[in-house]
Amino acid sequence: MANKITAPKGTKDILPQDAAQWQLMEAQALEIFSKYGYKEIRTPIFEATELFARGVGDTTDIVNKEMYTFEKSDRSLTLRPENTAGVVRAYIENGMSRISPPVKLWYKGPMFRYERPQAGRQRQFHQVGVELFGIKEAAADAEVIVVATNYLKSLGLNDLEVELNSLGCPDCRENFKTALKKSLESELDELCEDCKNRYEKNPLRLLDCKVPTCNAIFAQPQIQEVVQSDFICDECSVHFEEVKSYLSNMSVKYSINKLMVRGLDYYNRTVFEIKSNNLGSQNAVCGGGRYDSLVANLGGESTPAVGWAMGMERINSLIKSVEPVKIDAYIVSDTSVEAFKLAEELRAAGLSVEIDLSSKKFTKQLEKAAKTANFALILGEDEIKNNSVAVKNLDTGKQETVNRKDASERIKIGAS
RNA sequence: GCGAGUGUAGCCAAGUGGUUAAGGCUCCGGUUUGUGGUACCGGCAUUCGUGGGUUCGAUUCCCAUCAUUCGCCCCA
Repeated sequence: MANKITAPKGTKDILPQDAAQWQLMEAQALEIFSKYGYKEIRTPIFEATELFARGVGDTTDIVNKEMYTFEKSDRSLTLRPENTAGVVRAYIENGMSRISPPVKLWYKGPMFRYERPQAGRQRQFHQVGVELFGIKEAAADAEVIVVATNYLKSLGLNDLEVELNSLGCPDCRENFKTALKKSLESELDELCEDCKNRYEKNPLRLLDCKVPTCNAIFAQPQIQEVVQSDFICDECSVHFEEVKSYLSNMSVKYSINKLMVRGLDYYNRTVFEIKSNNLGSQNAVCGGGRYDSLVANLGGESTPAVGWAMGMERINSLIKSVEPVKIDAYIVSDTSVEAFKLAEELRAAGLSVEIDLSSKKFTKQLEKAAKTANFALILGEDEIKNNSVAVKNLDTGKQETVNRKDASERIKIGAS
């Protein structure tokens, strides 16, 4: 075992027995997103490091300690830890601001973050996501959320919770941060180490600390008063009310979580998550929100935008497994050239067909057929002479000899 | 970066300080060289993650190391 090469830490093979579920997730993405007019975009798996530093935000953990960064020809490149920054870069670079808005894009693919693996968290993982550019109205926020819930519904996931919050505009956010920090100033020494850190770097995150002593402090009335206050400005407040109103009218169930903060710096106004109780500690299936300043920050014309991403491994662990499908026919023959030719004829007619490639005995071939196929096609000397083939239904055991050219029709009828 | 659990075959898994390390699934071969999937027989770990220590002797006890799982942090 000493020299066995294994998959790198935090990576996983997606094996043939799981392929059907991944294909389903991808097929539903294409189908559902297309109904809303979203077009697929495929961006590079690595980008200039600066894109993520400026896009995702250089105060975030993702950028500070989780990126796979490497140097090549004096360029600093990074394996994408998420794809919104890449899509925005492509939007700007390809002049999509000249397309009449909205510009609706979706993507799927691997992302990379250098973290300790655990349930629902890998170093290479896959996301599917949508981005909508050019619409500042609340209808856009509502649409992307509806797209998300309908996509999950199409995979049989109806009972997931949508959590909603508004961060307001940058001014609202600053006001809230200041108020919160002020309210906690006197308690600072009592907080846990993580919280002291958050106090400086990311005050909004303080509230979902899991340490009991911290929770007790946050539960104090004078602090709750700040937490529960409507700190967002009138304009942001109107926008948020409109988003909620759309969702209610679309019968999308949601709850308001005033403590929800997104980890990426670029969000403003609407933020949301979709969670499941069946995922262990990493319970968010989908996360997203509005990011009206990102396009300008990355050098484009100021363009409002909203979008989300879902973790495909997390979705995959929630959808029920797809039953393996048998092939249509397995050809049993001692004359491999003829078997080969017959298989090609049937494949051309649209069937899935396998043959024995290793000169196994008749009974072994039939055994293999019984395990893997719905029909066995027996092609012996007599059949070849008569230009016929014996078609055996492996469920019922019934067998009949038909003209070779009718074999594909016989199987299609029998299979239906 | 921090904390806890687990490492016996492709998978599941029993086991004990002492001759050849149970069993099941899968796979391969045979009983059956033109009729299967259910039966029966046989094959598949010179070795228990790796290195070192204790011992007459270690898969079993100790230490280290690596891998993996779960949790913290963070996020999809």
